[in-house]
Amino acid sequence: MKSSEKTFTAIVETAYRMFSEYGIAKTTYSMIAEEVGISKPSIYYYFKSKEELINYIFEEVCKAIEFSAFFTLKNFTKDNFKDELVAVGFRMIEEQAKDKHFNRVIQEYLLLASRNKKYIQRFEMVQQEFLVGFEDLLKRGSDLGVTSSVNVHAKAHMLAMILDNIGNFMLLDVKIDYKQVWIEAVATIIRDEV
Amino acid sequence: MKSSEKTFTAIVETAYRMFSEYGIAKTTYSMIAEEVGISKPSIYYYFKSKEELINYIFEEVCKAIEFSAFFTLKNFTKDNFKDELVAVGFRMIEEQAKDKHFNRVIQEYLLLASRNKKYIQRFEMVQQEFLVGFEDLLKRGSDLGVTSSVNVHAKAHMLAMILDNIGNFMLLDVKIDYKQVWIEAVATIIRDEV
DNA sequence: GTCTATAATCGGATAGAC
DNA sequence: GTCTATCCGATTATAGAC
Repeated sequence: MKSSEKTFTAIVETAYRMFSEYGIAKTTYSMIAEEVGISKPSIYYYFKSKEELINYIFEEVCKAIEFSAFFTLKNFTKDNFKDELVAVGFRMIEEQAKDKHFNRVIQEYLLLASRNKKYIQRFEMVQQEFLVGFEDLLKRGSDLGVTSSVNVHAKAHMLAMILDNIGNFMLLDVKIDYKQVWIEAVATIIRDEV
Repeated sequence: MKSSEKTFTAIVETAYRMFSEYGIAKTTYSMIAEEVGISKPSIYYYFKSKEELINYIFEEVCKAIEFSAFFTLKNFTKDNFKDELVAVGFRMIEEQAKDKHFNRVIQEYLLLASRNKKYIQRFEMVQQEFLVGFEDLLKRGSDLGVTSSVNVHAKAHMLAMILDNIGNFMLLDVKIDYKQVWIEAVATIIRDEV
């Protein structure tokens, strides 16, 4: 790794951490520079404005939360459907719990997106992919005969909401057994197919 | 209403709207003053620092989102249990849809709270009240024989998460039939009690 | 690539007149 | 209560040397 790449990475990682700790608006080039150990104007060599840095990290975050980063439709079979669904949910919960900055940065960008056309479209893509992904998954489940075929749409959205909001609850460090909640949610999808 | 009260109200309402539109960090006394039509230092007569203004609006927001502001346990009977649960959820959804600034301001404060001991405790109170409230409600439901008595804890948390996250989805203007999702969620609680 | 120096602007906050 | 004037520190960003 070239020295310039090292600096680039250091800037991005430090900015990400500070976006989480202090918020995007209150994170300044001075703070990042001091933490990285370079001068403030040096950052402008890599990102010609603060906005460009914000954009870059936004794209990184989006890639990390895509539905396809977690779910692979064809991994779900008649025999493993429920277990697989539970397992993937667990993996997402663990991923979120592992990186303590993750949820906060997502929320920061969610707010930014809600105010800014530039971000909102990209975020809607991710969100939509998730809803459609869950819907396809439940359709497959109903084809396989392991889930009900009624209200697939609303059920898919319900699952998406629960998984999504686990991050929100984690923000406040709410003492909940998140995995148990997910098990319960999956069970409501499977259950009425006795 | 005295003139001073009018100014006070104008400051608070303008700040609330601007916290939503631009974020708490990027809302300045200058912006508020200009919008209200007074000078910047005049605001200091009412709020001796920006932090004090932030605190005041935080308290207002907390009062508006308390469980008891929506749910009254004794309104739930054997006959109306499901309908009442659906209806109260609808009322919350409508409340959120009505005030377009509400969700954003909540998310702003959620992030603030996640970084600040001062806010986090108050928010945890609200959150906890909601979780316990739903749990009590489901216990009552199971006493009345309309809901299952298994996994009441996780089910209550699931309901809380769904209702809570509807606001999050609204932020991105996700095209979902929120009421249908809530109906589905309530149904999963009732359903297995055939 | 990284630095020093600096411009231009804006933030929160106070003093003190009316 | 509301104003004008003002302080001080911080912010984004650029110019230009090395």
